[in-house]
Amino acid sequence: MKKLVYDDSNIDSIMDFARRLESSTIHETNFEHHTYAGLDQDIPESEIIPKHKGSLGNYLETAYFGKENDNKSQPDFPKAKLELKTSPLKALGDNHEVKVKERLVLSHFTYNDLDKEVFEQSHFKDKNENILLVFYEHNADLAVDDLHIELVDLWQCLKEDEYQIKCDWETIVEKVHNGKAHEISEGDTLYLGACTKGATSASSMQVQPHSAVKARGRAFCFKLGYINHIFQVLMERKRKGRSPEKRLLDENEKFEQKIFSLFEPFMKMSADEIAKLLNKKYNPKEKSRYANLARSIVGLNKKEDNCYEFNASGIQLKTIRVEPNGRITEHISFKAIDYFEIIDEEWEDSYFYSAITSKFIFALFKKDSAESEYYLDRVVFWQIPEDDYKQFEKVWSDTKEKVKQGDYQHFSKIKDNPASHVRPHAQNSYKLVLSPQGTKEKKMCFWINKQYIQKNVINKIYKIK
DNA sequence: GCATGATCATGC
DNA sequence: GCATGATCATGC
Repeated sequence: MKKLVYDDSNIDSIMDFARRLESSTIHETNFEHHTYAGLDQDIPESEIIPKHKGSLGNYLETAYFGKENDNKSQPDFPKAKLELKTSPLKALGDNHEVKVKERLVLSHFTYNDLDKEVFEQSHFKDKNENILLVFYEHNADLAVDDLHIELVDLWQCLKEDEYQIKCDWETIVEKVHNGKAHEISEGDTLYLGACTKGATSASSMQVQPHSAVKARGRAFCFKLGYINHIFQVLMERKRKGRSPEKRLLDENEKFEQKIFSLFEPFMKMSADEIAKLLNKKYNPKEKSRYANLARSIVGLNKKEDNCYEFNASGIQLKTIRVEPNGRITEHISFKAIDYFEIIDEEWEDSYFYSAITSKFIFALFKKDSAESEYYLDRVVFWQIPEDDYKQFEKVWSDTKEKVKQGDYQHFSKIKDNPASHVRPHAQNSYKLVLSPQGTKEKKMCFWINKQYIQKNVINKIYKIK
């Protein structure tokens, strides 16, 4: 083996060498790197064809960094405690908005191992504290060395987000301690998720230490919203130099408590009074008037207030009006479906999955009688129970299939599914968008059925039978 | 009262 | 000029 051209015990040295890939392809960076990166033999043809996920990562390890390709549980650069990860990007729409395509799967674990760990000495921390991230444009038709590498950067999740990552890790481990590994879901956590690995078949089920019930095998991941946030943050820092983002939370401050404390001064106030106190105008014709007040309260209504923690967690802040009889009248909407995006997504890497596996904050505006005003009555955190994910998946899959077939007339309706439906969502019905078939179609979005929210959220809060 | 389709004002 | 987070309007 020839000597490596970088110092593999030094993160900066590895990063310097890695950054030569940025805005380029492996091919364009010159094959001579392979030689002086220490690879003795030619790259087998089979390594260049992207047959499976992870092939870019393997190729970088061997061909570019000149390392032995191993699957040890150590980080890829053990002396520097640096892990190499690749993350595919996709570009969408007329403005070619670039987003991360998939959640980032990190280390696998067994429930028995996890049960014995504390965070500070955990395998997760050891392996993923420093990650060399290679973001590349996904393209299934290209050989790995022709893939365009957009950004190469270092993400130190504990330097950036230690408190939340630790909270998430402990939330997952807590379920193992309590013999509830089978109840772990992605909605439990904000940044770090426990995603399922392998099929649901009996053979892929794992034992857990404090219960006889077997649980699906899982791996740690950066949830799609978090890895996408990381990409956007790193791109912004690259554009602007290294000015730190505005954070909502102080160190060791809990997200939920912070949100409650922000809403606290406005509780039981009418929309009018809240607007006055915030020095905002209140237009009763504006349909998102309550939402905009709630967003202002937590500092989300101005671009300069763009909040790191909201972006990183993908938390969904939604306002709901509750009538005097405790009923709600409206369904809950999401952003418009991108017809080009959905046909290329898999459910667990879809942006709708990302939304429904995020936490929800409901700001409830209640009315006590027909004549009185809506006032801010409750602020509650909620997550969709994992058992219900399959209902949302059904609606999503049906929609994906219909879009693929070019059928924009028969999306899932309210009576078709207890949890979700698809309905128009636009400024007006004349604003059409291009479809993958080249036709112009109405903009639609996924909605959560109000009946589902009534039963699972409102009735419980107001103790309605 | 619900299902469905249409649309409002705001911020970027 | 459009995306967004919703509410409004209509017909049954």
